[in-house]
Amino acid sequence: MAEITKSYEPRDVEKKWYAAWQAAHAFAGKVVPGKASYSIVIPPPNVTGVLTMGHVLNNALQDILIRRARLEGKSALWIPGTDHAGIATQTVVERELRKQKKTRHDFGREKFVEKVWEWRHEKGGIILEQLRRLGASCDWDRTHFTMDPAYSRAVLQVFVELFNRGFIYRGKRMVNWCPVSLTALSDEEVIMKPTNGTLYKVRYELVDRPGEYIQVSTTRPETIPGDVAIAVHPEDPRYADLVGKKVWRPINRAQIPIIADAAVDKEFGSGALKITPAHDKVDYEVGLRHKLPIVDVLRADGVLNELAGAELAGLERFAGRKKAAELLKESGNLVGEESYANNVGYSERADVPIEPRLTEQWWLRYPRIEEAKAAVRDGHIKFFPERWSKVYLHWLENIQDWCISRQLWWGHRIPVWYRKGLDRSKLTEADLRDTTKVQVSLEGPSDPENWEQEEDVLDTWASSWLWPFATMGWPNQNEMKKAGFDYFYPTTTLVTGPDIIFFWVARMIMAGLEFIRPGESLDQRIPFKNVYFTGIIRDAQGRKMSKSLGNSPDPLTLIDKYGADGLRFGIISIAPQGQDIRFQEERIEGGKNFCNKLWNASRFRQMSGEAGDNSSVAAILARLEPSKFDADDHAILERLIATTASVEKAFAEFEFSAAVQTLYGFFWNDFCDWYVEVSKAKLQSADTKTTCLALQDLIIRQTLLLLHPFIPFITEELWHLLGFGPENAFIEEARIETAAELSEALKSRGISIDTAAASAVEKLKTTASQARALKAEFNLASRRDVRFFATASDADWAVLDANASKLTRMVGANELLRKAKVDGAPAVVTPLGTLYLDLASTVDVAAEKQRLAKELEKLQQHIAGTEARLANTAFVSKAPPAVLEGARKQLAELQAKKAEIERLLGGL
RNA sequence: GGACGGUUAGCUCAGUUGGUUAGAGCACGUGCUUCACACGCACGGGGUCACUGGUUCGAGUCCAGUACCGUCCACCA
Repeated sequence: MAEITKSYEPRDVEKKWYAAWQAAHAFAGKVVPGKASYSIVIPPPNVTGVLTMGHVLNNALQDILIRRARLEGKSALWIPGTDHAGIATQTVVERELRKQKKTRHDFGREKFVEKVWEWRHEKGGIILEQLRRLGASCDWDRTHFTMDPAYSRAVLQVFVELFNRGFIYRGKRMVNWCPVSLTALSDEEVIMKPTNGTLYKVRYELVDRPGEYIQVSTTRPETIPGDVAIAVHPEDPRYADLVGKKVWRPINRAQIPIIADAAVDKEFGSGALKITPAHDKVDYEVGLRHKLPIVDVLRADGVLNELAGAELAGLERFAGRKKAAELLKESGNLVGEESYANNVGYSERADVPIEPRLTEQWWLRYPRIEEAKAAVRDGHIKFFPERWSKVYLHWLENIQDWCISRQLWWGHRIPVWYRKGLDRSKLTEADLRDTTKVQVSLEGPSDPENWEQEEDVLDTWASSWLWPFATMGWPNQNEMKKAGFDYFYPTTTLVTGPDIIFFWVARMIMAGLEFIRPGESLDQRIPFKNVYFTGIIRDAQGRKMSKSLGNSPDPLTLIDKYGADGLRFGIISIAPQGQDIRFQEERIEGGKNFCNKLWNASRFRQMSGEAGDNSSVAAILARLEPSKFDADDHAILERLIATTASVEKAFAEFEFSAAVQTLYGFFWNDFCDWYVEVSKAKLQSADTKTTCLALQDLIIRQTLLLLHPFIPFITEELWHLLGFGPENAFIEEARIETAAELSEALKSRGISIDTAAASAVEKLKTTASQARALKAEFNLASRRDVRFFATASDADWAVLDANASKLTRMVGANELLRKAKVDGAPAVVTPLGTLYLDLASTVDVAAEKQRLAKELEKLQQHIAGTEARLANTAFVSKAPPAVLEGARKQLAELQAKKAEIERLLGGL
């Protein structure tokens, strides 16, 4: 077996094992009848994406779940893939073209889409490569892309089905228009941002009462040429006599009516509102109610058109705003202006204010809304943390139809064909169903020359909402069989961010319920059983990580620096369930240090003696002699079982950082700092050596299995270096013992854990600490030839004596002697009697007195508190007996200690 | 305007159903090349648990309210 090096160097180890795993197709998700399945679909990253810290957290968590499932003996499947990300990808490629001074229109639709495909073949795999660096154990043979031919067919089939089922319609409506991306957006893609603007107070002159005005406030004076009315509240006495009259529109002068509509807030500003149906959602509705004309003064790209009038036409919308304000000022119609903060909707992708715009779009009325609510409300799908279910339900309560068409070229082109020559703007609902006018189908019309296909593509989310089943061959029966659909669907757990509850999670649930296993129960149709929502990773100042702030560390740099395992361990350790995470590189460093500790403890084991048969728990147990056990052996086994149990509990509750912290404490403190240290004495004796080494093997084996999901590379390496499995098998082919199984295995070997041992070891630890502190007090910390005396009861001395060699070694002493009485030596009162430091020179009595007096004072405070509690009759009569007894016992111990210190003081 | 999170050591966070003297990591101080590890070991300093009331024998933990920070939802021009 290879020798373990002095420090852990992740780079080569990670490379080696990932290559081996891939070569063996070790992550293939296989249908194994009789075995439980565990499946996850990756939230497909944008094909344009590069790995961020968010991805690291998210995918590390999925990998942890999947690897743990394998160790638990389940057949695990993790499906990877990428999302074609319509707007994002198209934008990236257009930006490239712009460098060559070209636009997509220079190429035309077909050629441009080809260009995007070229780009995707070249660059689209980067993020998946990076996930491999992280150690993600995806079934790469099942990598999917939302624009793969089969996936695309699924997307289009769903469109056709939903159209046939009456959920999809086409209509002219107000949409959120992005003047940069030149497409409609769904409500979810609009980000409301507080924005500082100006509120302009503008007066409109009454046509039949020259010199009299009605005043309105607006933040958008450039839309005034689009005004078609002024509205007031029907019950507003100030304007009652004006309704029905006309005013002059102050820019692009024309007469417009004053109308009454309840949508107006009497309290806001002057209580009068300008109505611009083409450029505001509320105004549009008011316009519909009053049959007002629609005057659209903006081009698609946000530039004012000729309807805005000669002065404004050709100006970009913000320049137009300024110009409009100037025009109003010149004409004397600008009554005032004040700075004003309000919420403005921004395009998520392009980060510019969106324009409400009236356009023809395709809409989806969501199916299965009530079932989707029930699935979560009634616990068929469990959210972790649970509180997100409220957000989910609230959205579904107020759900609006989904605008699914996008005016892009990159995406799934909507499978609708219009008869050539048809006026699409006049299509009725009946026309859409008339196959002589419109065809909605997968194949398209049989006489394509007479038809034109819809130019729009589908919203990206209208493809990713099928991800949990379209990646498993749906709707093709043969492909589904091959993929093991019956076995792996519904998936077990979805790991994602709460920011896409609406975009993705809710929609997947509705899609699954609508399309999968019709007629079956909810549990059969839902796409996943658990949803784990991660926190958001922030920088040390608590800001979101973003490209523009440049505060996002590069995960690959971190992997180079600390190893993938170190990065994983570090990030998980600071990511408690559902809380946002403040990133600190020190924690990643801590992860690396832990790996090094694990490495060196294993190295120490290897250097300590011959390797025994490590091939199974039974083989290791066969090597140890329970009769040689001392308290430390019992205690560490008790800790091992407790740790195994608490990791089990943590997984059941999705408390990953708790699991990591438990393992850290167990391995570093209980095992390395104590057990390995006491082992050093045990290893000196042939009598205890074999058992001690076997026990170390047992503990390291179990620890590697417990840690493997978190830090897969180093555990795989050590698993082989220490011979826990055959050369040609991976650690994941082993099964992890549960706490119960481990206890059972020990029992069958005749080992029943002495639960009292743990408290004896705790006393020894405290005693050792106090002895070392006493040495430090007298500047002897580095001396190893110190002598200690002890005055102790027979029982305490028995413990000290039995552990004397360990204790002296740990404390750095050459002798521990029992004495009936010791005078004039510095002392500490330990749980195992009083220890005295034998000083060759005389003791500084004054200093020693002061030290003891200080301790006595602390003790007295504590005693006073406990006495007061016990003197309280209410406490004594009402507290449960266990608490009461605990307090009394504590008081007795404190008083004994106090008496001992007083005795020591008296002797000085 | 509504909903949800957070406030515990210098920093980042744990703290299970209320019960001994509130923990960890990092940082800090001191001492250590002790035959696994200086990516380490030992010892130590450091907290009015945001604030105000309440319930209780007992509150970091439960209840009410306040303040501040953050997130999401909502068409107020």
